[in-house]
Amino acid sequence: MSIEFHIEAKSGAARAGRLITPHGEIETPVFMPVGTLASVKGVSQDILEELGVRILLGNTYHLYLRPGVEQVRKLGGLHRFMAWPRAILTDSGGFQVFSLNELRKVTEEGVTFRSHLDGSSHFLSPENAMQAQIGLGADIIMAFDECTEYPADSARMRASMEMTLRWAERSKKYFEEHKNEVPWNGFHVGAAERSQALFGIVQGGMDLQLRKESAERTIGISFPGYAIGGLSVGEPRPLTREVVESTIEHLPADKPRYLMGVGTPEEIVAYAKLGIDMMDCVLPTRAARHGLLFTSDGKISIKQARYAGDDSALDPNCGCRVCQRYSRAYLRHLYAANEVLAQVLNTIHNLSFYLDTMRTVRHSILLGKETGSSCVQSEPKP
RNA sequence: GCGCUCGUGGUGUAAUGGGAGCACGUUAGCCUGUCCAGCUAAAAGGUGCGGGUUCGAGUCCCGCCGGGUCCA
Repeated sequence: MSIEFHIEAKSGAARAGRLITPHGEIETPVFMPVGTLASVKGVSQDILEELGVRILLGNTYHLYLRPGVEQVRKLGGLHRFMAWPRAILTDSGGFQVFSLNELRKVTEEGVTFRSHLDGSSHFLSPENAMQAQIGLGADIIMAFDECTEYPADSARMRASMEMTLRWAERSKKYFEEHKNEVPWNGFHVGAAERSQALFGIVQGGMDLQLRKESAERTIGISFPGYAIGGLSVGEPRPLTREVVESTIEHLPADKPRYLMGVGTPEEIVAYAKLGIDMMDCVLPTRAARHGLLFTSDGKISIKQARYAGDDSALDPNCGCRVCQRYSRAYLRHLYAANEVLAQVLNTIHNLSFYLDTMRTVRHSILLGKETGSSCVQSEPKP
């Protein structure tokens, strides 16, 4: 068994669990920082460890283009290459097919696309997406899916969902046939360490009936975990929640549930309460680099002139190394001066805030409390 | 002192005699499986000053003021 998942406590629909991977245990619900190019932009791996990050995201599409899967494989796999001893999940590249849509051509066989780096032509299919992810060696890898665009009509949503299901079967078939191949030349690691788990992805657009069907048929293929994809693609927030809430009901209770690409601090708390176990989002890291910081008192745009003389801590209720040491005035100065340190510190804080938020939710589930987090409010105080 | 040259938003600059634009900066907003130190928007000049030519002048002419520079 490549991974194990144990549920330790429940509170309403929410679960506190433990995900056991070849690279360590992960307490859920968990937020997974995004490190697309084998790097969480702005922060080093030792700081991520210090923050308590147990699992990171990597991206097959980006690593495939640069530095190349073969290069990473020769260097001992993604963990060794990026010097990250804990767990990694790689996204299959399905979402990039969606988000880079001007350059793509989707067929039953797979996707032909042009590199955003140099315009060169490439082909990604369920089979070679699996091959790439086996080569990278993440603990959890994702089926190659098609992220349905929004809005889409019902015919389009169904056709897209059906193709994702066929691609899921092909992904699993290829994975089962090749997962035991020793991928890393010259580096001798145990079979346990290189064993991987392949997760399926539920699609179906915003249609609840299609979501149900997608969930049931994806479960029919059988995966050790299930993701909800195709959300946060431009739809109204209440609709996102409605689809998640509805889809969760059709997912097995004893398998990890991963909601892809979500969300704000308020949203990750809400989804954890609905029974989501894993989430990832670029928001904390990207927003940090753009000067948007999340605090116990709501959002702060640190670039605003009002903070130029503010000597107080960024978030007085936050215990992170940034809030313990630096003032808002200093953080604002660093941002205005375009100092790299601004991105570093802002990212550390936002990740710390997200991780703390999830820890608080987990704690409250273990205590059986209905309310998840006292440190998150929906709006900043006036 | 003679000659030449240049004076345009905060800064740096652009505009065959015909709607004063761009960049940076400033201010605000956005960011949800990262093409992201990204994107959007707003405020900000009536062109050093005064006259003239012209239907029309940042642009041409004259004078003044200020900067640069060559010569002596």
